[in-house]
Amino acid sequence: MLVATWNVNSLKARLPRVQAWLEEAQPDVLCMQETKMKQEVFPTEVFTEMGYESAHFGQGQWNGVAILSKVGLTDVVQNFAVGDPDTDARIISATCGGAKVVCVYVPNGRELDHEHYQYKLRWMKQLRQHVDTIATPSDDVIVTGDFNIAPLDIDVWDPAALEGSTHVSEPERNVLAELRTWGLVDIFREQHPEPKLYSWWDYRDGSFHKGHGMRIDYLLVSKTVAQRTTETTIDRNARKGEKPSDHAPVLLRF
DNA sequence: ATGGTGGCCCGGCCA
Repeated sequence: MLVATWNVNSLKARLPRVQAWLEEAQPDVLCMQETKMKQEVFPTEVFTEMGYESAHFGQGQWNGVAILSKVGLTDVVQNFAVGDPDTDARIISATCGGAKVVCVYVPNGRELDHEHYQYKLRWMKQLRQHVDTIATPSDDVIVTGDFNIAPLDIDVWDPAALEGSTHVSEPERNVLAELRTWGLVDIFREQHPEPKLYSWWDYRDGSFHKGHGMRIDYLLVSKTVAQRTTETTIDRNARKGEKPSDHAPVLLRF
């Protein structure tokens, strides 16, 4: 099974690129973030014609997450399964090909002293509760998406330049580690220990060409998935060309 | 280079 995650930064703006990429990469499952689309305008038919079932949790202008699957799509849960529902559309879960798939768009946090940063930390704690509610560590579990957290200093182009900003702070990395203690593994990093492997590059300042990026999109998988994983990749080519998203897809084959 | 880019949707927010 080939599972991918991609923050598309507006599915309306990116639909041609998404279609082309699906044809090229042929994933069985694609988790998308930032569809920025209302429920009623989600292009269900386009994906159906390509052989994918789909489930979308959208709100309009911002956020929005979706799962496409060729291997079944059941037990769909929009929003958190436990606790107060999030007012933003940032999480959708489903069972695909026997695996529990959770697609997330973690809040950005904005600034360390911003209210949004506290919201981000609370959100991550609720994510752990959510995962614990819909799955057990012995299941095939894939929690994936845009986490807006760089797990280690090697996941950013210049740790010194990012001192004091979000994505790299200790509290963020600690709440991420709580998912690890639950039984999830950052499988791309397991397979690729070397630095300078990023999934996001700012549109501004020629960041992509300068190699100024961060690895904030990943697949956290349970042991049973990790043991069967044969390949993990970041598709940098998808960040090139006309009207790219600022994120690249990340893939897992198991 | 008194900004740099690109979504949302038309002034300003968000990433």
